[in-house]
Amino acid sequence: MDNLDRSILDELRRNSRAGYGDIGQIIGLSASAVKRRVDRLVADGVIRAFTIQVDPTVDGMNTEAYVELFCRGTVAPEELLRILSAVPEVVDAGTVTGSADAIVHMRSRDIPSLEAALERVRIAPNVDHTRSAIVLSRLIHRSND
Amino acid sequence: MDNLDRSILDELRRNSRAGYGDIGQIIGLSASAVKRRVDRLVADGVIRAFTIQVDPTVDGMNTEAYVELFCRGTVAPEELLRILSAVPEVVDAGTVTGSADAIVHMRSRDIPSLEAALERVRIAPNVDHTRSAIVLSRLIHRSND
DNA sequence: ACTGAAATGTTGCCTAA
DNA sequence: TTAGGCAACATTTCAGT
Repeated sequence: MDNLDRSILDELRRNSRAGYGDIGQIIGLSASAVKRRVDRLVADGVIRAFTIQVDPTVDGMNTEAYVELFCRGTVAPEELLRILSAVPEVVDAGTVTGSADAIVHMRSRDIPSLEAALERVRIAPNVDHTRSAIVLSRLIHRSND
Repeated sequence: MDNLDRSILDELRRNSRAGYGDIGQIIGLSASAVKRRVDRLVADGVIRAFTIQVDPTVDGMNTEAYVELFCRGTVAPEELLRILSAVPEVVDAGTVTGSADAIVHMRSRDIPSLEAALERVRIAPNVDHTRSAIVLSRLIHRSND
């Protein structure tokens, strides 16, 4: 991870479809050198994914909730990961300090589909109960890390 | 916005560098047809950006918390927005149903800087108290928040 | 939707530090 | 031994039909 890698990340953050040659021209490297660095960044897990940002309102994904997850006994993070991975509405999740075992950020098309997704989380064994806070109005959304 | 557009969005979400031909093969369309649709989705603002997800630990931003915000009396969403906008560690926030007034997702370099950021939220007038859940291990990170 | 020309991605090999 | 450049080849993009 040197300055060149950081510049590549910046460029890809701005446009993940940018050509290797274009990036190289900006940071002063050949296309193949850039490709090799990008491949390495992906292999090393620095770049997690090449994705797009979609206007949530157009996509109709404008219903959100923060859900606290309470489990029975102790549950390994790996098991929570397995449960939550199966639900595409889960946008973001992590185990947390405090009384809840995990907090899950969900986004879905509407309330019924949110409810259905919640149900899929709840039926998992070891999940005791959940406590949801539905988002009324989105205040801040600083997309991208 | 038909089902084909939605399939294209799904594919690009999974891999924004996917070739038009590859996408076409999956959803049953020619490469040029896919390109025209993608161009239209970008022009219409449905696709906001082509970007990458970077491992936050590489950026040195590996401490996260979900914070419930409790206010005194009734606070307008605009005021919460004003308060939270001033704190760059706030990644995501919204007013919610339930006993808390808002939920705030914060990301910072380490615990001390998280504490400092929290303090900046707490000193705002009308903010009664906060309840934080610090993220122990990140399970899912599917979106850009 | 198909085609061909142009652009870009990909890989092997060589050189330099 | 690691990283970059160059060149040849494969694939993709893109405009014109």
